[in-house]
Amino acid sequence: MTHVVTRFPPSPTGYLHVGGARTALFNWLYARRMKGKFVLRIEDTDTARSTQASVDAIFEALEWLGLDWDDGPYYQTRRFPVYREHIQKLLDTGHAYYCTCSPAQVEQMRQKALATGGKPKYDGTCRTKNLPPGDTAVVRFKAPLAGTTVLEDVVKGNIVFRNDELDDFVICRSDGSPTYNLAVVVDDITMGVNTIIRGDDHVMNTPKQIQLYKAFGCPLPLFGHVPMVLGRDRARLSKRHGATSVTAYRDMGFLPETLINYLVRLGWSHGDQEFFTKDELIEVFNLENIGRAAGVFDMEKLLALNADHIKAAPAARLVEPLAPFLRETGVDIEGDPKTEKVIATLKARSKTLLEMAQSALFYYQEEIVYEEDAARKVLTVEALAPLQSVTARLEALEDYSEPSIEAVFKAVAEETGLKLGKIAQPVRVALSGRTASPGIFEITAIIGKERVLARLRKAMAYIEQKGIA
RNA sequence: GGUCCCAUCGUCUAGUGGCCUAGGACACCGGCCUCUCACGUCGGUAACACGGGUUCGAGUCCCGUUGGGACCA
Repeated sequence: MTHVVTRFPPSPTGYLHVGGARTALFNWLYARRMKGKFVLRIEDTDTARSTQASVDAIFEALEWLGLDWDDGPYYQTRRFPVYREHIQKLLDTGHAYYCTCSPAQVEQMRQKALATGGKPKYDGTCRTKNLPPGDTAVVRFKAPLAGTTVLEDVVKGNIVFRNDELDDFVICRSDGSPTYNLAVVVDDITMGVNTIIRGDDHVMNTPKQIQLYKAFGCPLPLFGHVPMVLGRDRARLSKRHGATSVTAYRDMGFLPETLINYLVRLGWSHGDQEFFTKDELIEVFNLENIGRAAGVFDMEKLLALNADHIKAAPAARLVEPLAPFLRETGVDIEGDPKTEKVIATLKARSKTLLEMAQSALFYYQEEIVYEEDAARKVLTVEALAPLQSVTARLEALEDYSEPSIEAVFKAVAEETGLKLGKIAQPVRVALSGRTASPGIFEITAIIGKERVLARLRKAMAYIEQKGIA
């Protein structure tokens, strides 16, 4: 195989879900790794369920993940002439025939076969009749009656199917439309796809497809069937397990590199390594290390991985993805010079960008609202003295920088004989409204002298008022 | 019902006959660090589904059982 061509063929009947994204990812990574091509094909022949909105949603999700394609998007609904041509080719070479058996007759055959303990399948009534085309005729593939069809799967190993289990399946409906297996095979052949990595729910289609390749006289592609993604209860992942669409994870504050890392590790491994960048994956991804067993999608681990990727990302890289979450709360960080510093203080304490935005709020708010417990426990009369001292010293500070701010706190500790915690906590609540925040010196520095002094004074006033009441 | 696939800690997994008294990660529990919360760090609990073979030796190979899942109907 000189030039690898992989593909991703979603049906535009909904959003891109994480299982589909994983399939796309495997194909994309393999193409990139092998310096091959990645083809995108929209399988929209189910016109009743396909929508343009879904097509757009799929593009959006792929773009967000950074899975770019080299060829396409192709749309199956625009390729009917190609299918017709190939169906005719099969007819011409004796690999297919017209069949006029009605659905009712076919159903009867199945019942009969079932009743006598046989397999429910088409009995080949029209196989040798050499029927001409007709309005009600379908085209059936003339499948081998005996022997076996072998699927040499790169992830599952060899799988053998007995040909007498399979029947002469329909490749063209009476309205002229191609069936799924025919369209897929024709597409993959004509698009030059030679590596097919897909979910193992397609295993049972594969022998039929292999027979079609052989009938067309085309070399078989490399097949790799990857296991499904399951929900907590080990049932196929679905909405009732929580969010399944890729963009929903974006909206919850996950980084695209997290999802890529997580999805690829769910069913593939590289020794003990857990953390991967996209570039690293392109370096080391392979088909040999794809596992055979289905895996459970675990939100906890996804969160932990996201925390790792947030931690690893440079603050500047996070400004743009964080912005929408802050805007959601009414904060516009567009062009705000302190945002990178803010992010730097929050990187190690955020599992998602949403959480980071919530933690960042106090940096930007004009009015600090105290959390009830925090105010009650920390903003007490005992806190008044250290608060006053900190305020006075900060106000007198010429060089308002983190090191000198730290010196101020140390001096207050010395002066009052209080532990740093007794000083830092009241200041923390005064500045952030909460008992938990980034380091007291850094937030004091970032918020800025003027606003810090205002918040400190407000806190002291609050305590005094509370003392009177 | 038929055909096919799968089976290591709760979860993701390493393991390709001796390196396994089974390793890593998440989660959980405890210590340390510490201005809070985190981060970090150190340690702990926890698995080869079951039964037969093959072999000097089996998590690793074979068969069966059980249990999951997929597809078709």
